[in-house]
Amino acid sequence: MPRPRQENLRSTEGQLSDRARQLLTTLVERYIRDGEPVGSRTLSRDSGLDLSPATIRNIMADLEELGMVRSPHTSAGRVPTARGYRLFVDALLTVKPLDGREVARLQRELLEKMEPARGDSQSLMTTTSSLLSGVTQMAGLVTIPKRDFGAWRQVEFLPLSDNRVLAILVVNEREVQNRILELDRAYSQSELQQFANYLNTHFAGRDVGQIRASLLKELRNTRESMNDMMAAAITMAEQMFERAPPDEDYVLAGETHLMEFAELSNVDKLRQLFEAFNKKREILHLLDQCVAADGVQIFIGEESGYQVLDECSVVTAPYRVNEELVGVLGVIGPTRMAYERVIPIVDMTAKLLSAALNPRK
Amino acid sequence: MPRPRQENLRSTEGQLSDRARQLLTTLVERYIRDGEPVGSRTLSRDSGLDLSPATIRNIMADLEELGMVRSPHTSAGRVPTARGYRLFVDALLTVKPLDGREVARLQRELLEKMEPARGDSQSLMTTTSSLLSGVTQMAGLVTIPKRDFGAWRQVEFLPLSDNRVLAILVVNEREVQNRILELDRAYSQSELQQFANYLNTHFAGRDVGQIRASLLKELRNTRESMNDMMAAAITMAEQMFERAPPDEDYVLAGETHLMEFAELSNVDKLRQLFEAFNKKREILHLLDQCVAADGVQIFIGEESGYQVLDECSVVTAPYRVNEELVGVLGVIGPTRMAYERVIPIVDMTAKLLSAALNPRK
DNA sequence: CACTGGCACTCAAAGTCATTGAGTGCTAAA
DNA sequence: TTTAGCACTCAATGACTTTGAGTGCCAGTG
Repeated sequence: MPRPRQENLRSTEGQLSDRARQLLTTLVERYIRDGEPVGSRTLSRDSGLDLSPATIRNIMADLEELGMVRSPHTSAGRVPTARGYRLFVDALLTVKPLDGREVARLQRELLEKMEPARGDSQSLMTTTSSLLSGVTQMAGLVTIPKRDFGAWRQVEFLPLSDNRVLAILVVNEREVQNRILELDRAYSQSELQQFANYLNTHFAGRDVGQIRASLLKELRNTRESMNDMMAAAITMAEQMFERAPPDEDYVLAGETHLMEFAELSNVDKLRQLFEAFNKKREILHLLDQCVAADGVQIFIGEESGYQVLDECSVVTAPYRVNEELVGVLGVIGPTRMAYERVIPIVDMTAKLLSAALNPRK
Repeated sequence: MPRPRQENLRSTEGQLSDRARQLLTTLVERYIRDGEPVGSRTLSRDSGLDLSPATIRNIMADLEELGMVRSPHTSAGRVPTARGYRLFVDALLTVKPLDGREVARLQRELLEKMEPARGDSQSLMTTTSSLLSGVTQMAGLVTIPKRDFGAWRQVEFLPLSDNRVLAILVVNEREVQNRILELDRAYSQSELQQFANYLNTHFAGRDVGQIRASLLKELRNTRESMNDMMAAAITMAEQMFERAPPDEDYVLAGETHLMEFAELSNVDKLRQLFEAFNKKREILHLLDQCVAADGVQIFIGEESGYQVLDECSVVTAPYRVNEELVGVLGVIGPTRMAYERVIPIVDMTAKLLSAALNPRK
């Protein structure tokens, strides 16, 4: 017993008539499958609603008014807009729970490829990124955490010219980070050795994130009971954490897949997109927004707010270390992507990466 | 007094009549400038030879028979072939000696941008690559030397699980390299410390390349007079040098410029090219051939032997550290590039990079 | 001879035109 | 509310023509 048409028309997306929802769903599914505007005849045949094309045309007119679909030109079928995709993804999509075999395959592949990278999170991320791209045939993306994590292994200080010191920190099994510290005065080799010893005995084995977050503060509070050496060592450690590793900020893989999509075959658009990948700033800014939200995040087309991503969607999920969200991974592809497949893949991969990054039990 | 036509026709490139050379030169120059097939009328007007189009057509027919030019289709003008470009580049091109101002500008820019990267050759190479790309508006390329160089600063060994050891080597001011060594047995912390001390006192300040090349051998020869500790330390150093840094092999910059060239606007070609950039293998193989030859090397179109580079030319020059050729830099662009500008730029940049890499006097 | 004028010929590019077919919106009737 | 019917739109396709830049070849000329 459909409600009066007027009401449906004016109502918000959530209140769209069941018929309209059903039609939008089939439309989006068709369009994702074939990439061609979908006409009323096709919908009449395939929606399973037993409505004539004419009726469907009426409903399509409504959907168009709501900004869910649009026609590329008068005599073409309809194509989903970003808003249409959005509704589809939020409410209409039936995410296949990623059938058991596929999970297993993914898991096996990831673990296999990750194995040699164990203990070196950088290459773990590279691997994950190219895995994502391989499985989805789109561009894979993994951010490199700004926040440190992993088990403090050992630190080493090397005096440079002036008041500068090279700090080398080994984390986990075999991850080597290094940064340059600017200090208030020059320190001798043996002083630096003392600092290193002090820090190493205190911090070895502890999680770097925790050291940064709490331990340093605690120690600082007991300052009165410290000698100068300890205080200086703590200051150095602090500075070390301040200067974020100036490393790359994300690992991109399989960008070239994006060249295959008809909707991006415009060379100029493509160029802008690739330049954005190189500049990293915009993309990174977008990804930053995804760390916060737990779970899968999706930006569809213009939603992202970045013009270069106009015809792209970004599907991301954060990954965690020690129960804490530290980074994001995901894929970039055309708006017209198989969301029902991509979403669980991204979700799964984030979980697998988290598992691989977390200290072995 | 031109020699008989027959003879010219059959003769090798070197013996081409002056007229033919002259015409080929103008043709190539025109084509590089406008990117359009050059017809006999144009050549008649612009070659400065005062010949009728008809005569020129005859000569063009000869050049075509020699494989120097070809017509895209019957009623188009002529376009240089790889062989035509080759002759042009080898014999006909007048390389502007890169006027003083431009040298200065380049030099200033390079030095300016390199300054913050001093003491860290990795980022020096990244900078150089993007500088090359910026100046030429094509893709810039700098290989990362396989051979080590720079001044040994300090080494540090960290025991890992089993018989594995993490070696951290600091070179120059602040370049940190690390690799994993597989040893015959497990060594204790203090043993490793001893090894490190021994190596550091022996090698500090010396050139890593030389250590590898000669010093290790020398020490080995005096083996009888060594104690076990020294021998083990030497073995470790050797292993450290064996395992080449598994780093990236070259730094690419500004690939996106290549998307702007009409001759590469075919999306599919472009994709193949970018995939080759990612795989690195082929490109690297090509570059390897350039380290040997001192001076600027040029691969034109199909000459490279790699299908993806069919419509590209690669201009390279090796750079040196301590008088020794260690790496290559260059640019990749369309065959139709301004060689007379690019060649001296690449040459110059190689020299500047060499200068920046060499120990300060 | 080497060169040139002339001519027939070729071919890509661009424009015109008609045809097709998938699709629309609107209206009037069930 | 739904539908059949109808007039209309418009991208795509293909056949056709025109244009113009270019060629190859030939026969004539200094």
